[in-house]
Amino acid sequence: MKALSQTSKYGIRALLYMVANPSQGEYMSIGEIAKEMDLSFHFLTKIFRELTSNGILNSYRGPAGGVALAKSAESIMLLDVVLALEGNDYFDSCLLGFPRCGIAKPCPVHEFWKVAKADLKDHFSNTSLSQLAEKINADEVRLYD
Amino acid sequence: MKALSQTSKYGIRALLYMVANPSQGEYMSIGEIAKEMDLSFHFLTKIFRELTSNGILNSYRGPAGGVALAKSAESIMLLDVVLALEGNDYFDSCLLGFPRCGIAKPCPVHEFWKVAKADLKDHFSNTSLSQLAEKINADEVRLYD
DNA sequence: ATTAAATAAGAATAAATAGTCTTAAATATG
DNA sequence: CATATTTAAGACTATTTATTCTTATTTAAT
Repeated sequence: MKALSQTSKYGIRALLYMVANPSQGEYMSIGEIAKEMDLSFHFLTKIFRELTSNGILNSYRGPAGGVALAKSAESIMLLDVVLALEGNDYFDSCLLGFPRCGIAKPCPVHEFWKVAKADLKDHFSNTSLSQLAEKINADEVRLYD
Repeated sequence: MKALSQTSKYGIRALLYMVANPSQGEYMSIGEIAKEMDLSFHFLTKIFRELTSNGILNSYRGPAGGVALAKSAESIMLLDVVLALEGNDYFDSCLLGFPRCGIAKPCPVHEFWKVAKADLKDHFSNTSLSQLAEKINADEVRLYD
C-alpha cells in the first residue's frame, strides 16, 4: 500500500534526520544529509526547495549555508509535511475512483473511507517531527511484533 | 491519497457493475461493461484477465461469451480483488519507506501504520461485493455529510 | 468450412513519477 | 575582486504505471 510518494517519504525521513541529528551551526548542508541518508543530493535538494517554499524549512546559500527548520520540531506536524509534498487535496480522494463521489452521490465505500482518511489525517496532525525523532534516538527496537 | 492503482479501482468498479446489473445469460460481455462504465474495452479486458487467472472471474470465448463471477458475490471479498490486482505484498509496506523497517528495526511510525493497515485489511476482508452492490442499488444518497 | 463474436496475450505508446544534471544566484572569505 | 561553497531553478532522462493496439485463439451458428 503506497500511501505516500517517494518525494514525501524522503522528505519526511530527511526532516527526521535533521531533528534527530542536530547540527552545530545554524544550518545543515543538504549534501551532508543526502550523504548520511544515502540518497541523491539533487533529488533531496528538489524536495527541500518545496519544503522551503512551504515555510517548513529556511535555507541559506553560501559557505556554512544549508537548511534549517523554520519552526520548532515540536510544532511541525507530519500533516504539514504531507500536505506540502502531496498537495492539499491529499485527503480528498475517492478510494474506488468513482466519478462524482461526494456528499451528494457517495460511492459504496464513501463513509468508511471518509472515516479512515479522517483518522489518518488526525494522526498526522497530532504527530510532530520531535515525537518521531525521539523514537529514533531512543532506538526503540522491538524483537517480537 | 492514492491507496489503489487505476487497475484496482476499475477492476473493483467493474465487478460491482456486474453484481449490481446481472445479465440475462450466463456471461456478460466485457464490451458491454466497458461501454456502460465508459472506460477502455482493452484496458478492462486486461484487468479482467488478471481476475480470471486469479479465480475471481470465469471467462468464455465466442458468441454469447464473456465473463462471470467464479463464486457468489457474497463470497468474493474486497480483499480478494485487491490482493489479486495489487499483489500479495499490498499490506507489507512501510509508510515512510525506511530501509529495513520491520519487527527488528521498526521505523518511528511502524506501530501506528501496522494497526492502520490491519484495520484496512480487516475491513476489506469483511466486505463482500454483494454488500457494496446493495448500496449501489439502494441508491443510498446522503444530502448532508 | 466459413464467418462472426468473443476473450487471450502481449507489444507498443502515452503519461506520470522518480531521479539526474547543468547552469545560475547568493554568500563568505582571503 | 576572485574563489569556493552552497542552494535555486528547471531541463533532461529513466522508470513505472496507464492506456491503446494488434494478432491469435476459442466458440457458435449458418
